[in-house]
Amino acid sequence: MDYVIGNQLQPGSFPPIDFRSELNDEQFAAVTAEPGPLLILAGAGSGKTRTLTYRVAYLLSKGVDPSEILLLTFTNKAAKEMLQRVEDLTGAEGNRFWGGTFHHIGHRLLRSHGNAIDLNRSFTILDAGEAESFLKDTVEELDTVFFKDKANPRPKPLSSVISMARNTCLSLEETVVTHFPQYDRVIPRLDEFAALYAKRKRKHQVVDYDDLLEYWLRLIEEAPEIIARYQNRFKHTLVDEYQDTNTLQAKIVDGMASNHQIMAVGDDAQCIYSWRGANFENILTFPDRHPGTTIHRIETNYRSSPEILYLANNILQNQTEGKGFEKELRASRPSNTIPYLIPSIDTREQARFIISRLQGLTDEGRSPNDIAILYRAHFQALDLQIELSKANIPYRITSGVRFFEQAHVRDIVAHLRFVYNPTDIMAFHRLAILLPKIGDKSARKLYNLAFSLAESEQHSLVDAMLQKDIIKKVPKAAKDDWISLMETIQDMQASIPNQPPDEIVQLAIEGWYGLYLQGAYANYMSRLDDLKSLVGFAGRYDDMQDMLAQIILLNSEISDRSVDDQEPTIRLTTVHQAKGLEFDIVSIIGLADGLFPLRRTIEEGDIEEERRLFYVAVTRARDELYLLYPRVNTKGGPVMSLSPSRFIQELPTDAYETVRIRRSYGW
DNA sequence: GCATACCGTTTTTTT
DNA sequence: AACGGTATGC
Repeated sequence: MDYVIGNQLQPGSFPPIDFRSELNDEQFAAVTAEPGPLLILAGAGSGKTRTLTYRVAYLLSKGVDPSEILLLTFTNKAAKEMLQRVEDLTGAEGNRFWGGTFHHIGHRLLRSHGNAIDLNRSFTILDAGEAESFLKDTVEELDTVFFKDKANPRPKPLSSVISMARNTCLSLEETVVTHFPQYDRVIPRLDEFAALYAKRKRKHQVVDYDDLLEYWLRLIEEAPEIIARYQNRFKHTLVDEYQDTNTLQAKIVDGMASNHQIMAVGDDAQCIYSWRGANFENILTFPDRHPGTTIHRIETNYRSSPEILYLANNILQNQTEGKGFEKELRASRPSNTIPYLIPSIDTREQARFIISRLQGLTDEGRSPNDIAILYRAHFQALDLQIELSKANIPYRITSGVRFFEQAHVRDIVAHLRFVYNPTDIMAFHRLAILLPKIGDKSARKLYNLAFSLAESEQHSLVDAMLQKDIIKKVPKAAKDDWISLMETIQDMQASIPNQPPDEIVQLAIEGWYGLYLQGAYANYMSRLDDLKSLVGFAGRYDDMQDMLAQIILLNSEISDRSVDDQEPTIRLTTVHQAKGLEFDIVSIIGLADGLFPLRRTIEEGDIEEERRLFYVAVTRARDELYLLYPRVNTKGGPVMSLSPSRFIQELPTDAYETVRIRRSYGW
C-alpha cells in the first residue's frame, strides 16, 4: 500500500470499523480498492452513500489525514448527509474535510485566490433571478428594443442559453444549434451579449453561479502554481453522483485530481440534470480519461421490496437501447405488497385519497416521518397542501417559499451585500425600489449618479449617496427614507471591523428596515421573527462573506415555521430533491401523460430523462409504492382528460395492481 | 417619463 | 402565486 502517511486518528477515540463484516463483497471491494482511478457504478439503493462514506473512513484508517481528502457532491443535501455520516462513522468532524458542492468549493477557492485571476476579494454572488435581470439590463444597454421583439428569447431563456454554453464548454453558436434551435436567429448577437454580461459583472464585482465553476477552472488553467498546492494536498478526490456532472465540472475534477486518485461514484440510469448541462458521457468515458481505471459494480439492492424493484427494473427495460451500462437491481429483501396504481377523478380526489391512506398507515403504526409524497414539479403540490391543511395534517415541504427566498429575508441580505460590496448594483436596486416613488428607472438613475459622483469626488459610494447633489434627485416622497436607509448602511459599514456578523445583521433590522417592515406587512411580527432567526444564523459565522455565499448557494433550506422540528411529519418533495433519500412509503402523484412526463418534454422529444426521473422516484421506496394520477386536468383553461403516464402504460401489467378509489375509501 | 394598479398568463427540475 | 404586459394617472 502506498497510502501517504498523515496523522493517525487518535487511537481509542472511536471504535475500529470491521469493514469486512459491515459491507457486502461488492462494497468491500470498492471501499478497500487500491489507490488509482476508480469508477463505482452503484445502482439505486445499493448503498452508494455507504460505500463512499466507508471509503473515506477506510482512507482515514490507513492514516490519510482529513485535510487530504476532497469530497465533491452535487447538492447541499448530499454534502451535508455525507459529512454527517463520515463523522458518525469515524468521529472525524465534517469541517476537517474539504467537502461540499462544486459551487461551494469553487467559492472557497475564489475567496482565497480569486486575485490571481483578477477577481476582487469582495465579490458578491447573484442568485439565478438576479443574474437574469442583470443580463436583461446588459442586453438593453446594447439594444434597447431587443426584448420588444417577441420572436427574441426573453431574459430567462437567454440566460439559460448562455449558462448552458458555459457549463457544457461549447460555443454559443453550437449551444443554440444543439440545444435551442428555436433561437437560431439571435446567434449573431449572442457573443456580444455574453461578453458585455461578463464585463459588467466584473465592473460591479458580482459573480453568478456559473462563474464559481468557470473561474475555478480558470484558476486551474491560469494559476498552476496555486493549484499545484491543492493538487499536492488532495491525495484523494471523491465525487458523488458523477453521472450528473457537466463538462465544466468534469474538467475541474480532472484538473484538480492530476494524480488520478479519483473515486467517481454514480449511476448513469439516474442522470437527471441534463437541463443543467449534465452529461452522462462523463461517466461512460471516465475510463478513457483515466487510464487504468478499475470499475466496481454494486448492484445488490438493500432498500426496496422485490415488487418495487421489479417495477423499477422494468422502467429501465423501456429505455431506448444502446446507452449506458447494463444493469439490473438484485433484490435482497423479502416480498411485500405489490405497487398500487390509483386513478382519481382530479387532483383534489388524488389529495383526498392520500389523506385517507395516510390515516390508515398511521393506524398501522407507521410514523409520518417514513412517508413521502413525490411529484414532478412544485405546483403539483398545491392541492395537496390545501387538503392537508384542511385535514390538519402537518407536513414538511422542501419547496414553495423557501426561507432565504422570502422577501424580507432577501431584503436584509441585500443590505448586507450592499454594505460589503457597494458596487453590487442588484443589491442596491432591491433596496432602492422599496422606497416610495422609486422604481426601476429611478433606482438605476440614482445609482449611476452616485457612482460617477463617487468617482469624481473620491467619495465612497455610500457617502456619495448622502451628498446633497444626489439627495436633490431623490423623489420627495422618498427623501426621509433614503437618508435613513443610507445612514443605516453607514452604521453597518462602520461596524464591520469591530462587530461579528450577527451584530451587523442586527443593525440592519434595527435600522431603517425595521420601520419599513412594520408598515409594509400585516404579519410584521412573524416576519420579524424570521429576521431574528437570521441573526441567529449569522451567529454561526465569523465571516460575513462566507455567510452570504452560504445563503445564496444554499437555497433549499426548508421553511416550515408552522412545524416544530420534533413533530413527526410526512414529506412533500420534488423527485429531484428526493434523490439520494429513501422512505418506507412513497406516493408519486400526477403520473399522467403531460404531467410526468411533462408536456413540454414530450413536445421537445427528450423523454429519456423523464424516464430516469421516474426511475429515481420509484426507487426511493422501501416497502410500499403508490402511483397516482388524475383523470382530468382542471387546472388552467379547458378541462382536459388525461391518460396514465406512458411510463406506466409501458410496464407489464403484473408490475402493479390498479385500485378503484370508490371501493378503497376507508382503507 | 415614471410609478402603479390591474389583468391575464403560466408554471420543471437546482447551484 | 408570481410574473409580465398594458392602461392609467401623476
